[in-house]
Amino acid sequence: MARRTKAEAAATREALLDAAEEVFLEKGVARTSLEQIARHADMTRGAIYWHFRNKADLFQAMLQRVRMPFQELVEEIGDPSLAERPLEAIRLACLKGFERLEQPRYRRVHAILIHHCEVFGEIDPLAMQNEMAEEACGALIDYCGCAARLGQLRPGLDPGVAGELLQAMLGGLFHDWLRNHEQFSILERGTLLLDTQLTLMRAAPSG
Amino acid sequence: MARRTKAEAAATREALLDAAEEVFLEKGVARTSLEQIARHADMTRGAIYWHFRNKADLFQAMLQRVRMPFQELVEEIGDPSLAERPLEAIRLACLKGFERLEQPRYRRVHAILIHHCEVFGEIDPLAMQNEMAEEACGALIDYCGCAARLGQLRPGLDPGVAGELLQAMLGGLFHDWLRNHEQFSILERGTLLLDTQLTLMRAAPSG
DNA sequence: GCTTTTACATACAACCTTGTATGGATGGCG
DNA sequence: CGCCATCCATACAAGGTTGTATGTAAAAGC
Repeated sequence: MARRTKAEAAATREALLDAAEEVFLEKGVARTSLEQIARHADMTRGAIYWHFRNKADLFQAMLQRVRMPFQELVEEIGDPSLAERPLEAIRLACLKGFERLEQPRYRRVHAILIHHCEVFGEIDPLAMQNEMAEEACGALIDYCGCAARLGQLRPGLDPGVAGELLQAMLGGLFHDWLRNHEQFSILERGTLLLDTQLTLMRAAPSG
Repeated sequence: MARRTKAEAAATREALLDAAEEVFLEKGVARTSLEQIARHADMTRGAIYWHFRNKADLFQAMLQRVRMPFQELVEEIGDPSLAERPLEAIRLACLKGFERLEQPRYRRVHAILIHHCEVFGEIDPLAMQNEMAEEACGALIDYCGCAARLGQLRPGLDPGVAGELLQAMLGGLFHDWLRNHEQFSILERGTLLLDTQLTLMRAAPSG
């Protein structure tokens, strides 16, 4: 076969990652062979072993395309007035996350990480999930602590507990939706649940 | 080898299931062979293929030992006065569930189902999780609806949303804890989060 | 324009796992 | 006490997957 140009090679690399997403999601990571991924992209295993060292390397490259830390979501909003409205910062960051998750690539890859893979090779999905969860939980607790200091949190509600409550609720919603995304829209239900929860946790407007 | 008595045969069956739990949890379902399970129980694959048809059959038998529907938890409490205090029914059922999850067998098997297996053979773990989630969510919404009719839910809080909120929060807590149970006690944090959430959702005591 | 490197396809050896077939010794039962 | 079904070990055939080695034709670089 003819050698491809640099742009074509980059395209096949992306095509391989696309194919991996689809096959991983459909059959699970463990049950899909590199042969199946290659054929789904109209390539052979040779292409995969050229672009990636092995399945674990391919998997990590796939994840690399959809990283979405909570803090970055807040920063992307770029509203400096959010420093004085931490609960609103949480709200907007979550809404931005919901919207992004509705893009097929983000949805698929997160669904694979959460529901369609086990430990294999040097890959430990649970460790990755732990990192994601702790990053989000830490940020949520920080913002709740900030809200408490500003008197925007309901009196008697511990900011640490409030943060863990939000993290658990968002995580549960996340898992449920990724399990079958056709059951409901994460943007719609997420907005509803989050707004309800924030209303419950907000301090009653003084005066 | 000598044939075992009926009691011994039943014991080896249980031993095989115990071994499966441990190896599945450690290495993931897909990456463990029947050979590894058998050796971990000081048996051979012959024993497995005698007691079970294949890996999927073994897996289902393992799950069968830890079924725990939400409704059954409520019924096991057996307090008729709970009909008038639906939010308390939710609370006690969850506490009972937390306690049961701290038993190694319940914790291990649920961790396997949620975090350490993919689709394989005729087994679809996501479908099983969906059933569990929907059963719990349905029950929670029912109890919240009952609470609303009794005036025990905060005015303006939709009982459907309240139920989904509880289900999401409990599910998120469940997933987080199963991911690494050494990080916190589900009984302690669960009690704290649940009580906080129920306090937020309860109607203010009238008069 | 020639050489080198790239971007794959193809071929091959090794391993692991599964399912089944077979064997064998004993417990249960008439 | 004799027979049969049970409970499990062992052996065997078949297939699937991985990693690597090799081939190759064109793009890149000088």
